[in-house]
Amino acid sequence: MVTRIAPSPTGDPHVGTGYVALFNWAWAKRNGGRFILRIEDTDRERSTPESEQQIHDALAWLGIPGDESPSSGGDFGPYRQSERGAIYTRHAEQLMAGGHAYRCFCTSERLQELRAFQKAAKRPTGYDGRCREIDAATSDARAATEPFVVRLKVDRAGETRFTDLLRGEIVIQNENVDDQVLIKSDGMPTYHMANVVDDHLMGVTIVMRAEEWIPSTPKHVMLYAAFGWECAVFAHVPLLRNADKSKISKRKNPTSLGWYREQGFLPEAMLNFFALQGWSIKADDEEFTLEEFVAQFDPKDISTGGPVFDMTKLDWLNGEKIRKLSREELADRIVEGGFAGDWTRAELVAVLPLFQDRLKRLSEFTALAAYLKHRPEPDLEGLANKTRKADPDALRGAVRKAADVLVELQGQGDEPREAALRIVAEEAGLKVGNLFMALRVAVTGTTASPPLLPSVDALGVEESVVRIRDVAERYVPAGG
RNA sequence: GGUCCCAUCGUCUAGUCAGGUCUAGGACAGGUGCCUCUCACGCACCAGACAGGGGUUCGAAUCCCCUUGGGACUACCA
Repeated sequence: MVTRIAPSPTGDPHVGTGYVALFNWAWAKRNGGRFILRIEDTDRERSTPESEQQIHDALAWLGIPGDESPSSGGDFGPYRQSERGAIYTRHAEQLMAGGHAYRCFCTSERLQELRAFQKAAKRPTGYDGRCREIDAATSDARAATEPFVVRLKVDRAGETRFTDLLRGEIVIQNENVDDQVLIKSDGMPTYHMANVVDDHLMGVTIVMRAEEWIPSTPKHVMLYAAFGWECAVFAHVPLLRNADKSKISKRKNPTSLGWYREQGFLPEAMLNFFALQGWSIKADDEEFTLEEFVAQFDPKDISTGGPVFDMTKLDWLNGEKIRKLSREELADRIVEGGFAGDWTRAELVAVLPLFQDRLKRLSEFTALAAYLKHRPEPDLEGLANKTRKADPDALRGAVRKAADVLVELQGQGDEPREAALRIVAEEAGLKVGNLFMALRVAVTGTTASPPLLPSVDALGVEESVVRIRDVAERYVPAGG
């Protein structure tokens, strides 16, 4: 079993690439096969080395790198299409010799006009075959002086059929298949040509790619046939969608894998989420590991409807994955991901129990824990709203008393201290919640925070008491 | 316009291939409650879908047809 992912290095690594790569990687692993990363950089205008590097990095980050790739090598290289020019040229010549392809000398201006005319006449667009019948001698002679492309000579009669692993047989009438350009005028192959040649030469047995390729698959099938090669198996996976069901796009969704990494999504959450787009595990728990996925995955079980990329669910999964980590592991992820700010690993390990249940993204940590590093401006208005029913003077007094209690009972456990604080509240005629709320706002700055006493301990009693006494002075009841 | 693909809760999906066990199951999000010093976590409960219409059949979410809706492709980009 040989699978592959073949992205073109033209911009940020795309979530769709990660999605399709996962399925290919998993299927190869499950079958003890090879997973190839091939760089389709035949578009010289748009391809960049930076983008290629980012693709490598993204797959490595996800934990699904190519077994064979430009960087790791392999027996079927080069794995960068721009370095395989001679191979494509040779194969194009073979096609021409066999009458399956021909040189086309039409200018792009003529092609443009042709398309415009066809559109205006509400006719299907496509090459009109003008250069089809140029004889070999003339073609060779013109090729010496004129720019040309090489086109596939599609047999207009008949139909082409192929089996899609997820949908069954797909039939397309050949009259609807265009004489696709195989070799561009710069000598580079188009996707269709390079793809088929490379997949065959690299021994790819299953082509698992996005659904958008279904319409051009007949061309690929024809190419396999023209070369006399056995056709790979095709499995077209659904396209990830925006909320409006259109193909996922930068404008309507973050599509860069790098963005998710920078947001503090864990690779295992991304993978788990990708797996859930079109595939489902035979279990009630939708949270699972890569290993569990590989053990059960089969491309024919992928559903055909286009899944809407729903970040809400990704957030939930990420929280689940974060909670599964040990404190030490979480600290490592935060540090390695660049989310630590001015926190050291040791400090992180110490305070993480306060935040682990509250994180959905690693990037949230520094903001959530900021009160431990810097004295926050207390949310006095929020506090006033939460303590509307409390007597202001009693509350102020109780807060001061609480500060004293915390000093006195310094070093003791949560239970005795909480008991003591409850007594303070009761003696002041206050609801326990009101006192704690005031202390919470004082210590953490906000009305929603990790538990009070552990926060006091993480902060230090001395600083906590300063903050508490400050709020006691500044407390103003709602409406006052 | 043409070709092709798709269609179950708001979202991801199970069930469809081998029609009955489906008064359609799970998850996320939402609502309510419990837990509780707040938030979060956790737990419990509630609400929520077979796009429509014809067939076939004793019986259809499942098979067939039509309609409708959505999507992709229609480049010397992939």
